[in-house]
Amino acid sequence: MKITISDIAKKANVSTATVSRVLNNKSDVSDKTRKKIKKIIEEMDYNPSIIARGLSLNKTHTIGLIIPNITNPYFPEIAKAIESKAEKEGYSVILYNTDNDYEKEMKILKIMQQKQVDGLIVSLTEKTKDYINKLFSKDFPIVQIDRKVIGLKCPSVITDNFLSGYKATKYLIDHSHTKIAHIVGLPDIQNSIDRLNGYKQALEDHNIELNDKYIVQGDQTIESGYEEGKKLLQLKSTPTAIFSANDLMVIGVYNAAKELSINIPSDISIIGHDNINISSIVNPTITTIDQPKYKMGEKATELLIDQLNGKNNISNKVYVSKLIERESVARIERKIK
Amino acid sequence: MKITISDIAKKANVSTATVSRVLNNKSDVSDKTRKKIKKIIEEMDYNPSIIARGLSLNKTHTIGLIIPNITNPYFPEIAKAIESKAEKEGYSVILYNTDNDYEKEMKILKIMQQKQVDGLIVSLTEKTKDYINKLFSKDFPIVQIDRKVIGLKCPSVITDNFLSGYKATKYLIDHSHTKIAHIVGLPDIQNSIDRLNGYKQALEDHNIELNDKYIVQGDQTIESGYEEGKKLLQLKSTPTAIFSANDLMVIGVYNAAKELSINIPSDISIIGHDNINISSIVNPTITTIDQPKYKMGEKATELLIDQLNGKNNISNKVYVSKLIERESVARIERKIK
DNA sequence: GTGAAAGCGCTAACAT
DNA sequence: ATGTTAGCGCTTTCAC
Repeated sequence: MKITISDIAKKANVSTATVSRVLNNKSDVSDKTRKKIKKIIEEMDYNPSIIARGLSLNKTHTIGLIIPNITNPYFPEIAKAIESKAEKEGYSVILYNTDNDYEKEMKILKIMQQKQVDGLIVSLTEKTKDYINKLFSKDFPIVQIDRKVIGLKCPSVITDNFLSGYKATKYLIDHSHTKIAHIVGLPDIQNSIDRLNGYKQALEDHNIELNDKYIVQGDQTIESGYEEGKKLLQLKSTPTAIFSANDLMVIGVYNAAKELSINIPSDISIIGHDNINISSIVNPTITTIDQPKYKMGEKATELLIDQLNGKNNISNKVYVSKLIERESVARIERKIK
Repeated sequence: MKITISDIAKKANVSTATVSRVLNNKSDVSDKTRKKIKKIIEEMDYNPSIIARGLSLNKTHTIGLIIPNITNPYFPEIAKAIESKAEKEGYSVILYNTDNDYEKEMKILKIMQQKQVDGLIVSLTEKTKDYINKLFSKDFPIVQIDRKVIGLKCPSVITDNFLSGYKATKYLIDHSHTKIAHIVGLPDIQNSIDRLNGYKQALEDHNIELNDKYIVQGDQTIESGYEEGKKLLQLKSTPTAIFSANDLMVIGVYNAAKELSINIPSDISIIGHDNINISSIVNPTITTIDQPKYKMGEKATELLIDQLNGKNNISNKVYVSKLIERESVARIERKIK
């Protein structure tokens, strides 16, 4: 027994058109009937069906958010920001996790179109590039968050990952480290490549030779940090510092170090990336590169809504990350032999 | 230039009715035309509009998830489980955060109705009880997750919080503690009350007298854990163990202890509740009561979908929590005077 | 086995 | 200022 616009119209002795007018705050309705209708709406606790309106207007006021995994501590803050901003602007958000799985990504992308979401905020793998480009060029509003896929034409909101990698490495160098390892992030992701390049550039700029053994491939999980950290810590020529592509892997390194009775930061320093909630909680707290996650979420939503409103000078947004000094990095002590 | 069912119909020289039939796998279509139509659908990359279908069927295949805050580490896993299960069953989920704010809760509830979600999974404050009951009695499918509001008629998925409180406290008692404090969770929430009562019961069953000074009121944040922990640690007669209503507050107590140079667990033991991701990461790792969050999310979705499918023997689900032994609790050493 | 047509709840010309 | 009507894209009864 859902109550509809014509119920209201009948009760008020007007046409549905008039009711629709007051619903949408159109000007050309007499104050008197407007009041009458509003009162009736109130009384009957009438909620117009957004779905019917959507069919008529071809606009649903919902946006889709597609991320790898809400369970990764990096994403909740972004999701919160997006939901919050969207809500303020009158939009709802539908959430989907991809687990970075291509099949899932494609499936979700299809569903999102069927659902008639007005636009999409996405963090996807490279593989979907062509499909996304196709969608985007068909005027389907999309913005990328966190990841910037090279060749993808829709605007993106990211931080300058090259700079982050550079900063992190330089910070280690500034603390007298020269034997600096890097645990690389998810392969095939531009972020990882950029951070790696920043790392390389910093070394080069300070005349530190690149050591292939010091570059290991992680996958951004705690487990992978543990595995790769262990390798690094067991090298014949141990590094004195590590730059990890994210904080989660730092935790893994912590575990490896604990197991090997290696102390952080006195035996080995480590700097992370992302500044997730955990980073300030563990012991030692993690020195890391902060990404303004909340701001990024808000900005992405803003850019998307701009697109929805037909603005066409939409540009990318690149945030500059900030280094957060905490406890996991120490100035190197020259050992007295 | 969205392509619609009539585009397909035209191209196939059939009526939209027939196309609709194959779309929905109805039986009465000749194999030949079925194949022809399927082929055309494929070729044109046609995606039927769920929204139009929704209007016609009065079913949107989306469910609303209303939680306090996705940023609270307790929720992402639940959200993930719900999204995942829902997706398998052909549903999407719209996410909203309430921040436990009543105004927001009501606003979101209204939006959800307008959006024509098929049903709701909610974790709300007591204040919305009457409204939710009204909705539910109007046949709007709802299930509560994590919280069980007394007097709320819709089914809920929770863990037995009384038992959890009892178990946690008993575990401390079993480790020879008698001076046991409790940091209570969010006031006015049944979960908090139940855990508190479990705590009290355990003390009583072991002939330990209740000490009012040992019961302090938290609000489930790290900060509150810090504040209340500090109070507890500075009591003249310090407790030797604390049962904290959640793990986040344990972190706060850790911080307070660090500041006061008190060692955990040798100086004071602490047991938490929830087993969030952080609990196994911090040092010392947190002994805690695990809630099967993923299972709870799946179950809630299941119960909701059962309702959507018209089953009416829907019952509550109460999980029994499990104690996870880790490092934050030590057997008390009788001090040699 | 297939088509015609009404209807889901709303908006937006177009009339008046 | 208000009503009439067509239409958004789909499903479904009722004919044939």
